[in-house]
Amino acid sequence: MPELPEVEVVRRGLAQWVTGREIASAEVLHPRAIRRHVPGADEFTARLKGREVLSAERRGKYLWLRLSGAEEALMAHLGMSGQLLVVDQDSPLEKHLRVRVRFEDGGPDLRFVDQRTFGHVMVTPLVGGVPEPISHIAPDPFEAVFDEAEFARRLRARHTEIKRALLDQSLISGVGNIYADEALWMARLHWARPTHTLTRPKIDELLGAVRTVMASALRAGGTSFDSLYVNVNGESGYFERSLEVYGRRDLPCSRCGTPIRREPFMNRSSYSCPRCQRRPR
DNA sequence: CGCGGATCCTGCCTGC
DNA sequence: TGCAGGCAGGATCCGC
Repeated sequence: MPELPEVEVVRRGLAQWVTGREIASAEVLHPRAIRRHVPGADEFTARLKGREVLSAERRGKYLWLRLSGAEEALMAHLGMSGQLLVVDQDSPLEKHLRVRVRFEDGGPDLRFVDQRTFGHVMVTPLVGGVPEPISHIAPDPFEAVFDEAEFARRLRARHTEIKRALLDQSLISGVGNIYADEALWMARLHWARPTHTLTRPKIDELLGAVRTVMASALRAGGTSFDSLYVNVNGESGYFERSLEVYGRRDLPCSRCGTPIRREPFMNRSSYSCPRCQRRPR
């Protein structure tokens, strides 16, 4: 479940191992991996051949490699189980290898491996430095262009629950189920709290919690609990041990000792402390 | 038009 | 042991 910190770990790995290298060839091993690349697999591989990787960039959970020549990028979304691995070209092909990129220098491949196939990759134009398909995505809270007043205004204009809003990438990007639960616990907010009832100071507190939790996860190299999320070298992060509520049903809240509850939410789970995070009436 | 629910997909885990 | 069902969930699509 890669969210912003996990994707940032991957981006850093790609910046280190892939930038400055020229793509020799690309191979699509599963068509679903490029389903958002409308012109299809042959066009995808043709667009990549001979291009140099100029930089690795990210907004929210999306990352992309800027390419030489036309203003285009190889963009990736990891979905639930996607991995971008930098592995020796001679290493055995992974069971769930979807796209393989080889380089002119004969160095390690870039491989997109994705068990559950929710992730995807595509070649896309850059518009103002951002991939065209994600122009509707809001900046993430670590970007300089993230506007707190604008976020607060748009949040309060919504008629929905706070957790739904946090997961809405057009309002704030990079937050997924794990860090939404963690930030809400830190800010002592119940997930069902109506957005229009939040005060500006409370919104700022929540935003601070989102940043604190994500920055902490990034320092730990990301979160992993089923080994599906790994950095480009296949290594897992250590943030799981720092989680306060996510996945901790019936375990004591570290603030008050009350057992953490799990509730169904949007066809998945929401974890919270029944005492610290009172359900709105 | 805004909101909320269904859907996609595979492997692991649990319970019968 | 084997099998069925639950669970994980980001983004997109669709209906109200």
